Amino acid sequence: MHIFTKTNNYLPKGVSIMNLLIVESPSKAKTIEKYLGAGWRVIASVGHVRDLVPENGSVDTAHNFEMKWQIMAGKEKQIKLIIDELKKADAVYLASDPDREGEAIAWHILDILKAKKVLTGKKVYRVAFHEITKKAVLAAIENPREIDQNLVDAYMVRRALDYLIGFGISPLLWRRNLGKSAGRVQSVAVKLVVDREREIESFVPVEYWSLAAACNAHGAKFNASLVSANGQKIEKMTIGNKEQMDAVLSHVGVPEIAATVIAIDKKKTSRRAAAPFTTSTLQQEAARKLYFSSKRTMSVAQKLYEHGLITYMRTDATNLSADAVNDIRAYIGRIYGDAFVPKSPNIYVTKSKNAQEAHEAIRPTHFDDAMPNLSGDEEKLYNLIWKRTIACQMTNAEFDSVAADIENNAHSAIFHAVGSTRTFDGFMRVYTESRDDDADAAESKLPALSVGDAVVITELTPEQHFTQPPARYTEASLVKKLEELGIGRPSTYATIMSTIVDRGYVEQDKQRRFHPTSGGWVIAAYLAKYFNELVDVNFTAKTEDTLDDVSNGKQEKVAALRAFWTPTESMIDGARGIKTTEIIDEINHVMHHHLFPDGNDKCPKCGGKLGI
DNA sequence: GTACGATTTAATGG
DNA sequence: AATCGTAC
Repeated sequence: MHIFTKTNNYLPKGVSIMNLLIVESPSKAKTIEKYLGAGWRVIASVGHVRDLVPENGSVDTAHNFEMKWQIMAGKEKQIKLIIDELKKADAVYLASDPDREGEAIAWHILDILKAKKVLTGKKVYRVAFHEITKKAVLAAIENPREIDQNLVDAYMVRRALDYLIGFGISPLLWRRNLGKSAGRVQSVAVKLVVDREREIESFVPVEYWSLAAACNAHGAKFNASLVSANGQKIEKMTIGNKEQMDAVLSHVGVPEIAATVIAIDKKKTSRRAAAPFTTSTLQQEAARKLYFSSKRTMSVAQKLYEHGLITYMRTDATNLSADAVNDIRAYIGRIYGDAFVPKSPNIYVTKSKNAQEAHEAIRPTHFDDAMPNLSGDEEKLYNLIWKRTIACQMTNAEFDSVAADIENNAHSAIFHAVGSTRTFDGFMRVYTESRDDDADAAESKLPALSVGDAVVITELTPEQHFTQPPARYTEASLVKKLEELGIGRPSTYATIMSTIVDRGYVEQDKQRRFHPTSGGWVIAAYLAKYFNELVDVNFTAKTEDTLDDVSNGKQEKVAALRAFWTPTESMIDGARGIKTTEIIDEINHVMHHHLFPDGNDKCPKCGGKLGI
């Protein structure tokens, strides 16, 4: 097969040379076909077209990890379309996405075309563009390259590894009836939920007390909290019970208490807008603001994308095209005024751990005033994306913050009061990101205070608190955690959530927070005992390093797979040889009270409840 | 009614 | 060393 590195012109005027260009998404194909015009046919592969045969032996571990591929269900149609059009064409441009999976799609298509022997006399080019503009597409066509075999090899390592883990471990679970499936991604997701539940169970709440003071100065009311009593610094956990609170109160006095401002600290602070949406942050924010599930968010986003209203919704990048930034800045200036347009565009660095950056951030495609006519869900999500995108290119919000120390005139207690006033809206005029902890520092006003001012403490409110266990994961916070760990991809976050529910490992309560089921406890305990390395959160990170090495040609594919498979195979063999009774003992020992909450049997080892 | 074969991974796309 | 669905 010959891949030429030099193309003939992309649109020879009046000459009907036919060029075929293949992309992944049909709606992208439609757009690009318009850009290229006569002489070009643009066809979508509609994602991957070929995959491992879903049966045992598709990765031959005994023979250099040779892989058995098959055309995916329903994709024969696309292949036939590509071949039919190719027959009429002189050249084919493989323009799948510029990332690892996209390179693999190009390779698979080329491999299929070679096998079908339909490339005789045809030129083949690999082209890549990062945005769907006429300029970018034409530039890509002018600068074709060959398929990057290192990147394809990295894909194959990733693909083989996922298969070997999933198809290696799952059958062990069926035999013992411990679960339906295991995998590099889903099993870590389950582990995270189980680990969190264990943290919650072992959490011992600690009592602490706070003392709030209602204050009055110059006829204005405000609140302060105790930070020092009888010369002792009072921190969050200092007052541990009612007796200690009473002791402290004896030093503070009984309202009304005469006091004085002894220190003032004034500061100007500012707050930056959040980065534009990625798949993960869109799912998080749509959950917090609209109460959408990950699945619902993605299916609504899909519709907006198909309507041509937003850019691609499966992305891990936060960058915006230069054209979009210009349009957004013009819009902000027109609607909100120049004070809301930063001197230079705000730039957001993509911080996702293994971002592939094949796409832009999720943003509206155009920025005129006309609001499209949309269904309820579509309108809500589009509005959210609209506001977030506009806000991300607006100036900072500015605040004046004041902190005051107030001492009682008996010099035995000091209170601290804080106030914050927004002096310039900036991006907050349009949009503010929600937070998971609703400790969202609400604006609080203080009257104008100076050192020496008289203050009257009119009321003291002692309050009992207990430290709180960490919160159970929601879909949004679990997706966020997985992304931080570099586990899973934008295209899979929503399906990971359904997989762990469908497999019966976790369930969602009324507030849609994840709890492990007894099956979830079992599988987590089993995997932690016999496959700990594979479900360790660092495993995927290490794997990504290996994949990077393969992409860069620093490590060879077969060597990388062998390094992974040798220990994994012995783990699988080891687990296969373990007697069921041993597994039951192990799981019972770790998990007895979750497995058999209503059982009566006592575990001989620890006196806990025992089942089976 | 019994025997037997399939079950399973993650990541593209809609 | 389980369970479910399908073929016989």
